[in-house]
Amino acid sequence: MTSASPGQTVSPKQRRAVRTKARIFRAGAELFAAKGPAGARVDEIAQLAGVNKERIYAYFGSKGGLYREVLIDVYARAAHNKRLLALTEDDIETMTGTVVDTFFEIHEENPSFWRLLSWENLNGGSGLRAIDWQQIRSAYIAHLQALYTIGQKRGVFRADVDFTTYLMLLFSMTYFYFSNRITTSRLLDVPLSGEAVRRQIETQLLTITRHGVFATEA
Amino acid sequence: MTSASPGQTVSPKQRRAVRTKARIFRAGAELFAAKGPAGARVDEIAQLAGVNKERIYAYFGSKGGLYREVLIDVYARAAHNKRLLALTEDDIETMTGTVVDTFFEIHEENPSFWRLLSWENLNGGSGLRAIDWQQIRSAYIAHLQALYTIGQKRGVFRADVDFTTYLMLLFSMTYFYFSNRITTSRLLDVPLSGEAVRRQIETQLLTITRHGVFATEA
Amino acid sequence: MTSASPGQTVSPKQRRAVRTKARIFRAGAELFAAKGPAGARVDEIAQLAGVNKERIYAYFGSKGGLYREVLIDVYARAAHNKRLLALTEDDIETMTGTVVDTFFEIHEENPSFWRLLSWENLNGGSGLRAIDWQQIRSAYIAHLQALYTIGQKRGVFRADVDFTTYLMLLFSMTYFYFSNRITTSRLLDVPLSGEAVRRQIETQLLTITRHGVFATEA
Amino acid sequence: MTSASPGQTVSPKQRRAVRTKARIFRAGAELFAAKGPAGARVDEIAQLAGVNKERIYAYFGSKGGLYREVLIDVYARAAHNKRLLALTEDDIETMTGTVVDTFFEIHEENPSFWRLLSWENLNGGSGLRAIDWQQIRSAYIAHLQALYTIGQKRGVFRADVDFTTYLMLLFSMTYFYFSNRITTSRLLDVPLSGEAVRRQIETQLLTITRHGVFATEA
DNA sequence: CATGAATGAGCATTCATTCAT
DNA sequence: AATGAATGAATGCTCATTCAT
Repeated sequence: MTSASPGQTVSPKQRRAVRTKARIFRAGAELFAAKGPAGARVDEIAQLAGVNKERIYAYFGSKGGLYREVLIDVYARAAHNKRLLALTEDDIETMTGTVVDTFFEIHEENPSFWRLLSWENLNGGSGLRAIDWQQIRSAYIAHLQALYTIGQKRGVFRADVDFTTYLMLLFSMTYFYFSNRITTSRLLDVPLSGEAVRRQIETQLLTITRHGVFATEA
Repeated sequence: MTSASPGQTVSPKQRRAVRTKARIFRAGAELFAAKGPAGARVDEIAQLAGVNKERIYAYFGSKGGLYREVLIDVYARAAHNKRLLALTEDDIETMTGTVVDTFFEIHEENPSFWRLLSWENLNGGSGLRAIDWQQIRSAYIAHLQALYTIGQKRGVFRADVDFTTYLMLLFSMTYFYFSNRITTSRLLDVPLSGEAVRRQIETQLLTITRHGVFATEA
Repeated sequence: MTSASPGQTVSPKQRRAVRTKARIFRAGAELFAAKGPAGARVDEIAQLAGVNKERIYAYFGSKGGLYREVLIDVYARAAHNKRLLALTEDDIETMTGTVVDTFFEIHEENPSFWRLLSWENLNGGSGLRAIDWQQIRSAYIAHLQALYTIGQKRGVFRADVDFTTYLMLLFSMTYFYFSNRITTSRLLDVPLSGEAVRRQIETQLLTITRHGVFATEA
Repeated sequence: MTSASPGQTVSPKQRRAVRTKARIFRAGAELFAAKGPAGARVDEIAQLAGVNKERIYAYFGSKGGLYREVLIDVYARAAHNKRLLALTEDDIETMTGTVVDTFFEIHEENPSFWRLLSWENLNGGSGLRAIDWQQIRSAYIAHLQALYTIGQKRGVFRADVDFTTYLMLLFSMTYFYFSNRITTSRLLDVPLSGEAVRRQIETQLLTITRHGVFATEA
């Protein structure tokens, strides 16, 4: 507008705007994860972002709008996982271990993940609309499903266990370890945090998943 | 009055008080489960209970006090499970199925359970202090642990899988099904609610837990 | 009523009632002095009295009613001072000292006095009605006024100073010492509490009152 | 805008903010004086100021914060008195009259003064901290003290009366006249308000202060 | 007379959102 | 684009008073 040059010239104003939006986004992601969509305060987000409160409304419409974008981003980041997409038919026999390990990794690298998911589930999924989900639906899921189906046909995976159940089990094991560490640790009176404990649990969970709980399969 | 027994006469005043307190409790349990400790409104609880707001403070001290009592109650109700306590050494081979089934039952009969647990985990377990846990710590857990250990000695359960891991897996499977139904169902684009689906998933989860994911154990 | 005996028989019930009322009165006096008519809480008064809250309403009508009775009592106690009433014409030359000393005494024995007075003045005297004042109006004041007038006629007291001014000065000196100790002590950065300081100040105030501030009366 | 001077331009927004804060301050001063720190209502202050309630918290942090600023202001206004600071060694013989007259003036121009002081004394001085007092401690007090000491050395003022006592007497006379007018007037059954009465009392109080209560100093 | 439960108006404070510059 | 002031609907909690037994 003020600049006469046509094309993709980016004015300093625009550049600053992009930075401002990004800062809001990061602050929002952090605080929504920590305190939930209701507990996070707009003032707090603005302050953490070092930005004027009103900008949140200018860029995201409302607190809920920002929350929505944060949600989509977190889902998307989890969805496009290269390690899982790189699995091939040759990996079918070992894929369970890879998936579990990758899920553990995703949670560890993205500690907000289970928190945002938990809040969504508690709120009945009100944060995202149907439209949003089509964008999100993980690329790797279709890929894993294809491999699993092949595995079933080859007689590797059980025919009497659907892919949905298979994946949900892997989801739940990894998710629960992070999401319910506090209450479970208190209930069992056993420490669950820490790298060593985590690795041990992962190994044992995988053992059950592969071979079942029984010592000998008669 | 109605009772002829001397000594323990209960005045109508006391009876009303007990009812009032119970109504507050029920309303609190419902709303805390639905909206969380932060989202639930004191006015709303009072209105749902059909009770004067001030009574909440008279009986529970504060909103947090009511929340705490609700939490304890829900935990306690889950903790004292007769079906699990009734298991004997003869049931060791089938106990996994019983436990999973019982967990599913607990969640189904007590839909607030996973919600309150989720909120506690999100809030870092601030609702209950260390002291309360001793009361809560499930009686059945010690019982199951004893059976599991016997099972391990008898060569029924794997020696390389701890009871903690074993139980956490059963916890997570059942918990996750309820707590993450919404997001998972949308993510996988598969309906997860409904009696039939639920039973099917339970059966399949048990299959994996017992025999592992592989079709044949070579 | 229940008792058939005529005359002044006092039932145990009545006796208890008298005690209850007295306990409320004492608790009210203490708390009204400490926290004022607005700051004092009915619950607190009842608790301190060890009495059911409702009894306050039964015996005194309202919180304000209790406050009123407490006020009257405190005034009355200050009004009927034997030491001042015992002054005779022979004491005229020394009466100023006696009055000041007595006022100091009254304040010291009745620490609530200035506080209740202060609150009344701040509230515009809403605690007491016109009627009440006739009962209260101190007996000793008329007595002192008579002596002062005689003193003036005898040439002892100045003719150009009214009794009103004379007494108000004695009032203010003693009252202010107690009522404004805190702020004055901070303003002058000088400690004002303590027996020794108090005596010294009393002596010096009397010196001025008797002889004026100047070293020599030329 | 209106000013042509560069640099110090004040935006209309800032101007409005200053006005808003000032309005809150004035309303607070009025209502705190009238009803005390506990009796004054935040809603009422906001309404009287014609301002949104939340602005009080934005500008003063809390009701207590506003009260504190009001207190400091009232003290400060009383502390910096030009007439008293202008007194010189030549005025020593007449300074008592000037001080009393100035104190009467301060009270008359600042009817909130004794009220706020009274509340502070009743509340145990909780409104201000030690730090605040250092700012407040009157400039004129040190000045008067210096003059009084010189007066004592010159043989004008009595050696056996401390400055503290001297000033406290002048404080109390003037303060009491305003603070206890209501109860005293009722107790003595004499009207104390009104310009004429006030002047008469002032004159007579000064007479005593200068020459004592006795008609002749033998 | 005494008691404990109940009531309803009120109170300080917070917060998402909008306005004006 | 950015800022700081302003708004109004809550939000958890208190308290004088009344009711019912």
